[in-house]
Amino acid sequence: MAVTIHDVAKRAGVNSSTVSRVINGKATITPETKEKVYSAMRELDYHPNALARSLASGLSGAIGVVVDAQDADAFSNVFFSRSLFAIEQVAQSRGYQVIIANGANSHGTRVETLVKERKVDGLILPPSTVKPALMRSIGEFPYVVLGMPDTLRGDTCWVDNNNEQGGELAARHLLDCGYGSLAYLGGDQKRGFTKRRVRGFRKAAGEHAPVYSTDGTAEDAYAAASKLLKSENAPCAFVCNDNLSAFGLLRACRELSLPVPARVGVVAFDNYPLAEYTDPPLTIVDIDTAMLGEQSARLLFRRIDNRTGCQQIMLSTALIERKSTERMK
Amino acid sequence: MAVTIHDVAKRAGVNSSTVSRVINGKATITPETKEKVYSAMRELDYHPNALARSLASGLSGAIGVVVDAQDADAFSNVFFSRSLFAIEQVAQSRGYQVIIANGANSHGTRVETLVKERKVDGLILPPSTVKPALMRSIGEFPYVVLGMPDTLRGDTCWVDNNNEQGGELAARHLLDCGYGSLAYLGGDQKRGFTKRRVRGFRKAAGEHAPVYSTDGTAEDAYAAASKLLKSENAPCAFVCNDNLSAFGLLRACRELSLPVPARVGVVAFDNYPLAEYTDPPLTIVDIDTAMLGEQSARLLFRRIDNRTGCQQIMLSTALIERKSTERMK
DNA sequence: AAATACCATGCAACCGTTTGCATTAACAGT
DNA sequence: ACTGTTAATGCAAACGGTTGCATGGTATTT
Repeated sequence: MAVTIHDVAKRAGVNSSTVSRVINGKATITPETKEKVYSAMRELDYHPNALARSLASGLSGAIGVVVDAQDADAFSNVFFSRSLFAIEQVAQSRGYQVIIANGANSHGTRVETLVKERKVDGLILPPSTVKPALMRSIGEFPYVVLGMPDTLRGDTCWVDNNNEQGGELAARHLLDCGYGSLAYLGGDQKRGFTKRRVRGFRKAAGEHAPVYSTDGTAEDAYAAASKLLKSENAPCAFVCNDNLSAFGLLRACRELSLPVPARVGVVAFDNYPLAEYTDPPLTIVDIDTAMLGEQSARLLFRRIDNRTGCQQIMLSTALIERKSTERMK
Repeated sequence: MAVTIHDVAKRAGVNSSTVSRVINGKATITPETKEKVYSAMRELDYHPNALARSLASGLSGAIGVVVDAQDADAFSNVFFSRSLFAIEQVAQSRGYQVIIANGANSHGTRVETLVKERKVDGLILPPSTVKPALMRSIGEFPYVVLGMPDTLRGDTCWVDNNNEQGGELAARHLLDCGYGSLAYLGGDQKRGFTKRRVRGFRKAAGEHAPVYSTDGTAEDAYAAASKLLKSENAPCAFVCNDNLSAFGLLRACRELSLPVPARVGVVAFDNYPLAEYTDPPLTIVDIDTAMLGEQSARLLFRRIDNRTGCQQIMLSTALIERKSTERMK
């Protein structure tokens, strides 16, 4: 019922293989023949069947982006969606589809299925999925990790922002502004990226600069900050592990009537769309999530094209100065 | 190289069609035969080739979720990602993949390609893509619009929250609290959902209740609110078209030392993760985006299974009372 | 002019499933 | 014991492309 390559071939008076070659541009074809084929295609409104194409070529024409979200909010996290947008753009420019897969619940079987059933030609994985068992199972299959895996191996391809540099950048900025004692607020110390941010933070703030972990909610950061700010030697400035922690901190400052940035300085990681609209607007260690997505997709396609080579890409972070910090005279 | 259904068949001592039937469970098979096939599959670590399956069955095993985003932020909008999460869950439970496609740039050709090249078995579309030309082109192909299309036709399948009811709910709540004069802030009056929200708002607040449109940024809402609040007969309470507008409004109130909720009441549409952490936390007309996603996916699969029938689903919104409104004595 | 090279196209096998129809065997009904 | 059903499985033709090899023809070389 649908028009096939054979219908086009018949109409153009050529063989279907010729039509195929015209479509794929993989051989020398006379201009006249080309023209005949093109007009036949146009006249019949022909669209190649991607399914048949995939079977014959052995390529699915899709890449998979795996997410590891328990709940909708982790999924909707800006980091993920901005990267996804960029990934989709790169894929689109190559004629590839992007399949998203939430693989949290099943121990990697979701990912394995994608690979083994040939539903994708490559994968972009979150660091949490990078486990020896899975890696062994997918073998040479092209994949790129979006984020630095906790267990580093030389043969793993990944793209990440430089969290250590970011932590250092934030602390140094606060120091340059003239804030005295610094503290790090928020985050789970078991997560690799938090550890790296803290490491950078301490590089500038001193090896014994205090670090206060939270459960990741603004509520918890608020509680921790309130307690802290009331204490004897309260820190003058904070590097927050994320925007939510900064929100909690800001609230605590407001309630204790500690003006930001005059009395307390705040720098936070991640650039939520709303970070500009807090009171005061947050100074931010910006992570170029779009670039992260773009680079990971490009790297993945490089691996798909040519299975050799493995790279790690690290992107620097940048400071966006807003109103939650100020240079003191 | 990869193990095929024939390898399994040979090992189990049966015909490949039998293996196929075992896999798909579409015929009566002796328990012994079944067992033989299963163990052969296990021993060979067989995974059916989804590509071949698709070709033979004519089903791609994927649905497409189309986005209409110019830039990364529209893409990362919570509405979209929470729905996407839910859609993915439903699809996963049916063994389907979810393909995301950003179709803004090309006048529907992206969507057409997905359909014509048989890359998806169904589509979830944003209202903006619903144009006669596209609809004609994809014909009977199963799709569901996530959001009420501006041009309503009886044969279009859609799922949306009840914006009119939400607008009314918000206004009525403010009235119940005892706020005097109401105004609507933010949004583009050309967008259908804004119009519907306003219509509901006016149903409760009165046909001539003022409406102030903005370009959608918090900045613009801030400017509009500042000017408005300084004027003679400033409104006592606002229904904001979105969280960003509410942010701008809150800032204006803060600067003018108008306490919220004592002097000014604020209700906003959409429940951003950060709306809980503003100062004061926002009273919200909550839109169950996850449910929206789930319903649209379920409806889509119903259409894929059985091409007849077309439905419209409208979900009620709910009010989440927080601290930006209060009942006055 | 004959030999050589190469270009454009056709032929047919193959990619790994699904599925309608044919076949066989077993079993029930008379 | 013989035929009519039915249940389980096999056979082979699709599904709609891609691609290695063969072929015929034209252009280039000697």
